[in-house]
Amino acid sequence: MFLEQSGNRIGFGEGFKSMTINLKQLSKLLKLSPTTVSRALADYPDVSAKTRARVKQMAIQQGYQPNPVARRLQKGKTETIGIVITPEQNYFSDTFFIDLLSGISNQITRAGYELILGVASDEEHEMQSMRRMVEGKRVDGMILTLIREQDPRVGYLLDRDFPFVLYGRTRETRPYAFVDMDGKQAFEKACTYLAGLGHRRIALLNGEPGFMFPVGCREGYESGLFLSGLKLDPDLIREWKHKDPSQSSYRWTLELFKNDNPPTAILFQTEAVNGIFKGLDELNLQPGKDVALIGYDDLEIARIHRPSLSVLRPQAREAGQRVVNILLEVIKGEDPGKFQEIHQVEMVIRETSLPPS
Amino acid sequence: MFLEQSGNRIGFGEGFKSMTINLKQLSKLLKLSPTTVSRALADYPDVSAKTRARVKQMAIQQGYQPNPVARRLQKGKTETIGIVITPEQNYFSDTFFIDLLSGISNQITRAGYELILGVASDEEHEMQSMRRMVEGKRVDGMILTLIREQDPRVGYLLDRDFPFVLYGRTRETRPYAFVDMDGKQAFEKACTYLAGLGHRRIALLNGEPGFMFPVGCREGYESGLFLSGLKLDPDLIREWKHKDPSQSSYRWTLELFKNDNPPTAILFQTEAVNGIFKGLDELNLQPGKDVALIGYDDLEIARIHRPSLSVLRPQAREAGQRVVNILLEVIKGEDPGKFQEIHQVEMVIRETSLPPS
DNA sequence: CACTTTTCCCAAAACGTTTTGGAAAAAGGA
DNA sequence: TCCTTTTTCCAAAACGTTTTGGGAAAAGTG
Repeated sequence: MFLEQSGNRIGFGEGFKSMTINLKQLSKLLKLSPTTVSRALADYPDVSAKTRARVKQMAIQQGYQPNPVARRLQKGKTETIGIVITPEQNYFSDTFFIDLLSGISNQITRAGYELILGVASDEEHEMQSMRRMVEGKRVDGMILTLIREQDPRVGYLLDRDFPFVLYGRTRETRPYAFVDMDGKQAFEKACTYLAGLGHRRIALLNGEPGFMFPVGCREGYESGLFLSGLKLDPDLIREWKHKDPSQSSYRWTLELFKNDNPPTAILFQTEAVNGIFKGLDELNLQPGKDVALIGYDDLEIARIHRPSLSVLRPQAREAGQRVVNILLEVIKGEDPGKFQEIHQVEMVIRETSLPPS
Repeated sequence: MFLEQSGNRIGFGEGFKSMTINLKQLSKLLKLSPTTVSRALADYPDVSAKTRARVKQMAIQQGYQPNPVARRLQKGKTETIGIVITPEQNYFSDTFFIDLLSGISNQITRAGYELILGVASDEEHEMQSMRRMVEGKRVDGMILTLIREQDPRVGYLLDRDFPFVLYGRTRETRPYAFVDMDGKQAFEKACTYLAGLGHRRIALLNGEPGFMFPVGCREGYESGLFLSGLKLDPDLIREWKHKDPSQSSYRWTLELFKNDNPPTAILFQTEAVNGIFKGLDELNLQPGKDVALIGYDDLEIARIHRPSLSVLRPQAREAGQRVVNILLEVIKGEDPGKFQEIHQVEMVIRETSLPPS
């Protein structure tokens, strides 16, 4: 057994750490300075092609990987991006979110970055978890989801000039980067489609007020009605709650049909579908037959249910990738105001979007 | 405008970095050495109570937080824990997982650690993502979920003596740390309960073979039958697939009732409930009335559905916290074999567990 | 008072990289 | 040949902590 100059053991049976090689050891093996080895691996032009090749080969052979912690210290970057989620808002019943996360993770890994995750139990801890990441110098940038109309997180980050990208939008006059789905266009499309089929009484079972996404849904809904020459009836609009989508949407569904002149179609976020199905069942109404349905988000239940649910399908994975690419640009110093993307949403017609009976 | 010795700008309007103070600057402010300040903050006994207080006060006042990257380099620890999830196995339709994650995140934050997340599209990328974390020295320990009977990840980590904890179990003779739910006891309890109500034909719609959890479920089921004096009928056992729980469980439900002597009760994982409901509906059987149902996992649908679903309820949040606490011990060097926990699962009787009609 | 012990503090080294600022050697130009 | 330019390499500094190994002053002891 022998000791390496750096103190790292190279022997056998010494546990995990002994299997690792560092820059100094590698450079000694190559009879080069650490500087040259480092620069060779980073493809600097001031190292000859021959030695660069030699270095790279040896690095692979020895399984050398630069210690990310050391490089982060030197570079003054954490190479890490943060995201905070909150279970209360039942993020995860929605496959959209895992798709989004999948796109995010993918792109982050490709850039050699890390994704650190905070799980907050409520709005206050959400902020707290974010502050820990930002003020504790644990991340280079933040990704925000489930954005509120007035979102304190956005102000916080803008105030200290910290890089971030929203998945969604908020009410804020200062420029910031975001990737958003065109909920307005989507709901407008769905609404005019239903009106085109002959529906005259189209209801909207919208998401929780206070969040930004339902705002666009409603705009699209209203615009769709207008384009189709239909009049807006406030009685046909209801809003369910994040913390209990099924129960609240169930109650509002019953409510909608207490109307003298009940709807023949409902637009909604697919998250709320269980409550709607339950409500319709109780009213002895057949989904798709007696009431046309179009949901936003193509969850599994939409495909499995009979009749299968017509949906608006956002491309969450692609959006996640864009969010990361944009965030990396903003971290590099690009002007966030340049990055404001609104993605189109496709409509998938299945069995619940028939003409009125 | 002036430059600080360390090169850090202290001026105004200099962007984010200027708001931060480091150890050297803090020590200068206090007219102490960085050593003393560091030790004061870490509560070393060799700094007087008076100066310790003074240091701490100033640290708070200046909003000083040690740079985690620098401390990690010095300590030789990443203070980071890794987890890899795969969307294909529809992790997220299950609120159990977000509960688990919530417990994990909580405890990790409390320890001052970070949780880094990998999202892998399949089994191969799952391994790849883990190797990147381990071999790239990006984490001090790994958390593994959705464990297979033969799980290459476990062998990989054991081989290189890398700290990890399983949420679940696997077939492996070498000692390792795990936290598992007592699926066996849970299904035994549910089975004997149903038998006690008078059910004689109890079916098991089990999870995907190859994974470890269904093994325990089946053992509990068989043991429950035995304890109740019932005979095992292989025709009453079916297994659905992770990648498509609803569709496969739908098909197997229909299959079960092709039997000459069909079941009067079904045990299953709640994940599969949509398929079962759909199957029963097609067969004109009322859930709870014509067929008793008990699911494993208390998902939202279980509570919202009418009749509400009786379930076995694992305490995922608590389990997540235990997983982290154990992992921290293992990282400290404790023997993993000492930490093998099996948690009890409670049964929640609702409306779908009536006697046979 | 002289000696030992305890208390309190600090300079220097270390963690493993990347970057800075040359310097020696080789090549090119007159 | 002598001077300039290019090529190729490297020593030292830096990133911001914590730990090591004292050392000076204060307090105790006889």
